[in-house]
Amino acid sequence: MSGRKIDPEKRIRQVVQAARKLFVERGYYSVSIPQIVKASGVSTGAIYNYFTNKESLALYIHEQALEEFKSLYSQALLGKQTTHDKLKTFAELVFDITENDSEMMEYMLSMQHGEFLQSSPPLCSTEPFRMVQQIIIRGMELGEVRQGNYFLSAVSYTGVILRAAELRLQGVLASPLSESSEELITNAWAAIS
Amino acid sequence: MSGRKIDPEKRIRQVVQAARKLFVERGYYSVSIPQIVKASGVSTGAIYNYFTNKESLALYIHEQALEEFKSLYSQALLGKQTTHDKLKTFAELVFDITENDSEMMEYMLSMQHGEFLQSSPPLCSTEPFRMVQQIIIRGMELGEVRQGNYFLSAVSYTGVILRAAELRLQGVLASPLSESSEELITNAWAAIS
DNA sequence: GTCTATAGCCCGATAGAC
DNA sequence: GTCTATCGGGCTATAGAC
Repeated sequence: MSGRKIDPEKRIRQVVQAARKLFVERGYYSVSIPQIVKASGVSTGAIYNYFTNKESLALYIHEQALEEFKSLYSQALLGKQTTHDKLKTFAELVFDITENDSEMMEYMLSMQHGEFLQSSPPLCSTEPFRMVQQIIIRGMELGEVRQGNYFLSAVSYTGVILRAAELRLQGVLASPLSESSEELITNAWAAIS
Repeated sequence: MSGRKIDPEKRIRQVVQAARKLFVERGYYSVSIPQIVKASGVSTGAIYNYFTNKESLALYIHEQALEEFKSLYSQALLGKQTTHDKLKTFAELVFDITENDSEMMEYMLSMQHGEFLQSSPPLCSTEPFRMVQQIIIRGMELGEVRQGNYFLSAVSYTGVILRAAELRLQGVLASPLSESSEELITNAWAAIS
């Protein structure tokens, strides 16, 4: 339909990809617009045409990453019945993203501890965490999860999984998470069952 | 001994305290030297006399925090015999610092995921983690900890504890960790025993 | 040793041609 | 819509008086 000279959506994706990579690597404040211009191949003027300023670009990236995770998790949950399997699905998704889209996982983890974007809605990052909470509440009702404070159980399960992902991204864990997946999931489940 | 006009050590402490607080609150890159000057009451010239540049100041804070944690943990470990008690001591120290010196704990957690200080020795933050690893290795030998990959067991135990501290600092966990301490320690221990 | 003042640089954001 | 050139501002680090 539109003239095929240049595709705005494609260029927005270029900017977002380049910016997210740079933000993850060096941190929000140490990344300059000129660097994003160079890395994305999109000019300053165009960037400021798409986004009102640097912060709004970061906010866009933030929301997009969150939405993508939610969508992937919802998809992966289809057909899973037991509490154990639903939580295992969470763990495996986290491990899969960590190995195959590490940039995205690093971004998810950076978002969690609020280093940048102080003006963004506080703790967006907890939305996946909320999903896990709901699963655990239901699991307690069903007697599949040990009785207790559901919040603390969610903290415990996700703590095991997310810390493994974190250490893997930092290079402390040398081998792929797929090799450790089974044992980590066993540990996380043992913490709450 | 020295003339008591001004005490350099005291002023260094002022700078370090003010800078650490600002770094934690706003992030390394968004804190300027003039802001540290204002917050600490120490002039630019004096700061650059004590530290060669902004990065070396951050490095000093980094090392000092690590040393303090190690020292506190070693102290608290005295007299603890079982693996369970040694790990519980770790957890309680983390919870105690989180509640009573939250700035310090926030700093410890920021250090962990390498947001700033890219030129610092990679993952200094893992030294407390190494101590936990050693305890777990010994615990497996003694049969107090379930057999398995000691590294993954350390990840699992500390994951539960540190994620709880993180969420508490973010305000997601509303009540003091002392109230949840027992249940969290139970969960963390269940993950590996 | 410590201060103030400022040099020199690079940033985010914009103006104006196309 | 998109570009390049540039402005005003704030930064790190230093120079030079005391």
